[in-house]
Amino acid sequence: MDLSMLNPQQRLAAQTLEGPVLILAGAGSGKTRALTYRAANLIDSGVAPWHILCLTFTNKAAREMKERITALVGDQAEDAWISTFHSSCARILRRDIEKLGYARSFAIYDDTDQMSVLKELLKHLNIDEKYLPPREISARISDAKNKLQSPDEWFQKSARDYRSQQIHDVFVAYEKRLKELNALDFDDLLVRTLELFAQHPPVLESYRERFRYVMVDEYQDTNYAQYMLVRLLTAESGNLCVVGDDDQSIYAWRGADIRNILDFEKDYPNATVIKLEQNYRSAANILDAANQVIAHNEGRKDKKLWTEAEAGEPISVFCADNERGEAGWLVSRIKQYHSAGVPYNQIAVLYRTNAQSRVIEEMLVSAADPKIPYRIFGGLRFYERREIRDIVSYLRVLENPSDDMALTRIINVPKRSIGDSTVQELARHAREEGMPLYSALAMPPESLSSRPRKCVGDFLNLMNELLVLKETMGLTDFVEELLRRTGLKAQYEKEDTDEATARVENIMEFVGAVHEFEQQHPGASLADYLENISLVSDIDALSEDGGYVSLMTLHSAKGLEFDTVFITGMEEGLFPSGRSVQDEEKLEEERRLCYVGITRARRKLLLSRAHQRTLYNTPNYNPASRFLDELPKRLIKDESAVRDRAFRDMPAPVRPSRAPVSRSLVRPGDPLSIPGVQKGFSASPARALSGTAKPQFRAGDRVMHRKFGEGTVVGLSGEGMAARIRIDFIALGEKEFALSIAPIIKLEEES
DNA sequence: GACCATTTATTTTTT
DNA sequence: ATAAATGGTC
Repeated sequence: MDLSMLNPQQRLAAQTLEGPVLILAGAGSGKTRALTYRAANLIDSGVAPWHILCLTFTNKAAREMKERITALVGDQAEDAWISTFHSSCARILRRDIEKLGYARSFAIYDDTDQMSVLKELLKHLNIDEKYLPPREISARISDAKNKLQSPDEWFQKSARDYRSQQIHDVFVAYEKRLKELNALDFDDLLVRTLELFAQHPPVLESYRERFRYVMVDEYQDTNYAQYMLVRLLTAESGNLCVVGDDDQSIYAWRGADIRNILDFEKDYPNATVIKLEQNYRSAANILDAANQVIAHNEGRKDKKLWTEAEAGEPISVFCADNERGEAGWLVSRIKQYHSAGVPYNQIAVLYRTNAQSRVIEEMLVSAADPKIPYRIFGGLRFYERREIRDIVSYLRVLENPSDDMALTRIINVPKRSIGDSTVQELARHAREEGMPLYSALAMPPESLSSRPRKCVGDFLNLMNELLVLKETMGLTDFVEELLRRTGLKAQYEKEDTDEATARVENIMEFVGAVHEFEQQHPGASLADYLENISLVSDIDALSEDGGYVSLMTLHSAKGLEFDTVFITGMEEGLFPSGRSVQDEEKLEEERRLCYVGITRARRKLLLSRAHQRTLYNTPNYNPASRFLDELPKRLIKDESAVRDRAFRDMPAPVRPSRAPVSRSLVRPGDPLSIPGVQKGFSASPARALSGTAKPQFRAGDRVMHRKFGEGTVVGLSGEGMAARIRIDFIALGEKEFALSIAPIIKLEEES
């Protein structure tokens, strides 16, 4: 194996094949390279590929690793298992889950499904949703499962009060119900696999024999169940190689236990520890900034990232008036970088919460000359859309007839006169007879009157026809036939609204996705496809060659890198989130998240915030994020207007035109407002400012020009009569005017 | 049983 | 502000 492409530490990692190995890999230190070479080296040294198991958190990481190993050793890499924890477990369970009393066609429930199950149970248990929100219960259940606790064990460790007792009862009912539905939630994939191993030692033994070499990526994000899984599998061979970075642990809220990586050397006393500390990704300024920020955390593993790279550009910091101004600035800078030669796919916009993407998207959409192609990852996921969930529910019922949740969803979609009362009656009957709802369709209760009985019969016939077709047709053809026979598509086609058109488009996109899946996985079954859509997220579809700007949360950005990275919403209460500021541990996790964000950037990093941000329809005035203060000033270029400095130690100026209490930004009677200039907007004239010398335009402001139309202020220069303003017009691009004569008015939307 | 109007909850991050 | 859920009416 030619390891000359590796630095000494990476080479050591690739050459240490036996025993436990801990690779502490700082951001951008080439850990994927080290891992792939190690896998290739294993194969090269005579280890059969099918003895190798690589576990990752995202499909993208798995795919990338598979591709890179294939590039080194060729197609034999196909025989290694390189996949996510969840997919690997699903694969193991598809084989042997019958030993646990489930059918192999089990469904995988996402949290929407989970929530419906919980709501249903609460209703039956007569518990008020306001007293015990399903959200909270699901969080508790997930916590318990991540720690491999049974409902009883969970209760023993809880407050053991009445409320916990009720949660316990729901938990028990939930487990029972899921089994009836022949469904597993995400956490179950791990839990049941471990259960299978615990109850059926020969199964565990066979996997131990098979996976003689196990590697785990992003080890800092493993929870207790994942830790146990890995531990069980490697207990005999001892060949476990984990890679991680305690500074990038950002999933504690989801059960990840940072101790897994911190205590690795205690768990595996003879472990070889290798540190990758040279960063190959970022310019020195960026790395410097990242190091400074993360240095504020305590209890870290000792490590110091260094680089041979040049200092590079300063880190830009910008403070806008509000989130629209922030997005406007963002858009103008994206245009600027793009025209300077940075391809769109090398630009990422990161934010703390998905909700922040909306305004950014609006501004990107309104940008013209050139238009900016973009893609939003996460957020409203494609498969969450109603019309898509409907199709998927049909498919799920056809695959797993026990799936009452899916069946209830589609039994009357499109409308076929099977109303709520009929469904309730069927469900009650099914419950009494202890059978799935689907069986109740064929054996309806005596009490059901003739008309609904007929409708149910028709529906059952339809489903039975589809069941036959499913076995005989190709996947894509089958889905198209299903859409035809059920009338799912026709339902929207006959409706002439924008919404319906969008739904039809989504349905067609879905068919396209099925087709693509079928191409990539010839001979794939419906079950394979359903598993794919349950376990694959849209971030997995991020491609290197797509010509678009990527918008995503900081969490989704983990493991990715871009030339130019924007981190928006650098405000206290947002990032770090308001829920973390009380708690030192949570705060440190936010800081690690910030570290992750900063280290995504190769060449240029830009941070922005807004004085005023409207979140959930309430205006907020957040001070600058403490993480901004933690950056060394020498690395920073503040691009804000002088009075808008991004740091909180410089107080925000008093704004006569802004009334923090007022919901409308410009009140009636405000000296600056001219009522009725344009419907839906308040306007203030450019000049005619009474006495006060306060300039009223700031970069990011939206303005209307008498001749050129709407635009965004991108810059101001000069003072007094010599003041000039630079505006990026939606229709015409950038133009500059003397402020004193420009026929422009400021636009402010009224809420 | 279907449809419309009103009310209500949602707001961190996700495999 | 928005979308989903609920409730009342035809």
